[in-house]
Amino acid sequence: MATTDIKPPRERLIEAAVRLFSEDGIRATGIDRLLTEAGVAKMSLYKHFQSKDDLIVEALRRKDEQFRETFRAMVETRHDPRARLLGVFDAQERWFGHPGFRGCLFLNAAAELPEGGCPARRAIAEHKSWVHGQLRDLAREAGAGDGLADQLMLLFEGAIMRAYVTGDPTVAREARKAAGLLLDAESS
Amino acid sequence: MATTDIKPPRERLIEAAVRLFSEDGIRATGIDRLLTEAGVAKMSLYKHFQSKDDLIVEALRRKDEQFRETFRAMVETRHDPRARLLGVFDAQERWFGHPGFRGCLFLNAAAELPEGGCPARRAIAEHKSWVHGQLRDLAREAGAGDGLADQLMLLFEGAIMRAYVTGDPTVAREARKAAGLLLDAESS
DNA sequence: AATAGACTAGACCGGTCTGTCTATTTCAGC
DNA sequence: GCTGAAATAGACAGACCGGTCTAGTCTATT
Repeated sequence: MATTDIKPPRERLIEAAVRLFSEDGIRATGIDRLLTEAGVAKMSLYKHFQSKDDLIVEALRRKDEQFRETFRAMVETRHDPRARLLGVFDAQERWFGHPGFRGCLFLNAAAELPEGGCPARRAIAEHKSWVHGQLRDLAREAGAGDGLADQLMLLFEGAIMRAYVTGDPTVAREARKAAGLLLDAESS
Repeated sequence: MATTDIKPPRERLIEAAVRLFSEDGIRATGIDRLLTEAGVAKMSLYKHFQSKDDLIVEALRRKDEQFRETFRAMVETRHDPRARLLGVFDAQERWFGHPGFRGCLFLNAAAELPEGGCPARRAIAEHKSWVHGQLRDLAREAGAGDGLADQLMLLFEGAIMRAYVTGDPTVAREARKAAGLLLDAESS
């Protein structure tokens, strides 16, 4: 808001893409809708991005950055290893409770994008791989092996899909409980 | 193959829908492709179904029936309560290992269909509710409470998404291990 | 043989999709 | 103020979407 309170077109496009892809889905969001919401001309889109697929990849990357920030913020507010680990599921419950919650953008993208080694799939894999790596670090801090991280990842993804399909945010609490039990079983 | 080796158009449509929706996704499968694969005229489709959405619902129901059959078959081949419970994840590993595995049709459908109380969403919810009910029964047989069923459901759904995104069928083995630990924790 | 109904083949409709094109406007730096 | 790059508005193309309609074939029953 210093000199310009309006962001450049490329930025507006990415932000609109993240929002609309999350709210309505990727395939369901047409180019025209995207342009209207971003307040950008069509030619500007195709100047900054090769294609819609290119914008999809960029939107996934942006969402990934945002996710990593909030994840790190959650970890930093806790210091006990166990609390850090279980805090993941506390954060999930808050996430699931948000009014606009429609599941995980990356898992949804995996479901609606075509098969094959397209860049979008790589972005999805990279995001999930990062999450998995974080859980591995948290598990090690808590004195557990990498097997626990795999199991936590299952609970993490499972909670997302359960919350989305049932609309019940409290599934995260059951995931948290299970995570605690699995941690106890590992470290005993 | 008794009198007629060719099935009626409605049946061919449903079978083609189940196959194509599973292989390529629902939105990605156009009407024309569906008709070609089923070997059915367009008018026949709209005689037997009100719309594509109607066919989607019917395809989900059919897939649900098939799933229930294979699930029941898995349960019946095992008699020890613990083996029955863990057998779910053995079945998953076989499922994930199939060449054409592309995740769960119902979870994928939830991701790519629009929000709102459309019949397709009800079919998805009913399917997942049935699975959850089965896990509850198996958990009770094994002497555990309903909380375990919730946790097993998380592992079940999580394994599907992990197997789909990573392409690694062995995630089911980790899910099985976690299920065993959670069962032990409950019944102790 | 006549008839009724199920099915097929394919043209056709309006709408929407991604992506291209031209022409105009805005605006910062000299 | 002038210039040139960047962004705008919006028409347009070509493909595909779901869905409708007409015309004709095939089969089974009467």
